[in-house]
Amino acid sequence: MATSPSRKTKQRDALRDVLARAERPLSIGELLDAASKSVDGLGVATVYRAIDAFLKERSIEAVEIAGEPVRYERAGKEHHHHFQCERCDRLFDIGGCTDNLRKLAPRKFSVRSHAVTLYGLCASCSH
Amino acid sequence: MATSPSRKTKQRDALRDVLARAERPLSIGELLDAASKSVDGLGVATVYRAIDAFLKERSIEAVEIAGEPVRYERAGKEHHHHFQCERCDRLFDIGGCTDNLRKLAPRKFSVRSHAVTLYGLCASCSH
DNA sequence: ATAGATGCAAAGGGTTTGCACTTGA
DNA sequence: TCAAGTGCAAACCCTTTGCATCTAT
Repeated sequence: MATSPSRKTKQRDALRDVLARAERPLSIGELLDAASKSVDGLGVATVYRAIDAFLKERSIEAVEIAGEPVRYERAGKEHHHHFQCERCDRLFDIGGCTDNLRKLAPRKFSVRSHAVTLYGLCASCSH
Repeated sequence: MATSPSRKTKQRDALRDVLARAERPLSIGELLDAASKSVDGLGVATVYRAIDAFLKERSIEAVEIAGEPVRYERAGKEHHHHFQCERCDRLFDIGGCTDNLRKLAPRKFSVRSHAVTLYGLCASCSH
């Protein structure tokens, strides 16, 4: 049973659009700011509820980085990891992956997935 | 200028003791519960402030796992990462590290540190 | 027509802070 | 003595919820 797609409203359209264009995972605050530019009076609760709906219909995925607010990006991206800028606090996608990570696990541990986060300064902050 | 060690009080002694004996990282709630057994009327704020002090004097370190409450463990462990068992939900330290992770970052990004978490089944859960 | 979506404001849950009181050095 | 530490309650921040009002379908 597939989840029925959420209703088409200007608020959710704006949020879908922001998420579709985003080149990096966005937090609730960033989503609210961005979508507010096209929808006047957009409320936080609306964003939270829309995000919940998108997650349920699996059109977006949550990106949880320790100590950071949860961010969201469109589903179906290729395997990738993240870079957290310690100065501007933005989170970036980074491609590629080292495959030998699973070797770090102790014997008898079976690795199903992994998460890698690099921390440092992004291009705009590193000078 | 080195941070001066925090004062010796029964509250902080209890917390230091709990942390010293802990075989795994503990959350604020766990610390409060454990230390409350020896200190009557211990308040949450006290725990938070003590933890802040311990962090500043670098006697403990924060262990932040995405989606989990922050936990604290004694400082000084070697560079390591974590393995989270998806079945028993326990968190394990794993030694070793691949050094070529920083190569994943885009040009002009400067990497200062990294975090790796493997997910799967631990030895006891994988059969 | 009517279930779903929205905005506001109130309620939660966890963390922080202001303040008067206590206590270690 | 007196700055550091403590407990309590209020303040905060972020997220969720209740409710009356809209609005896609």
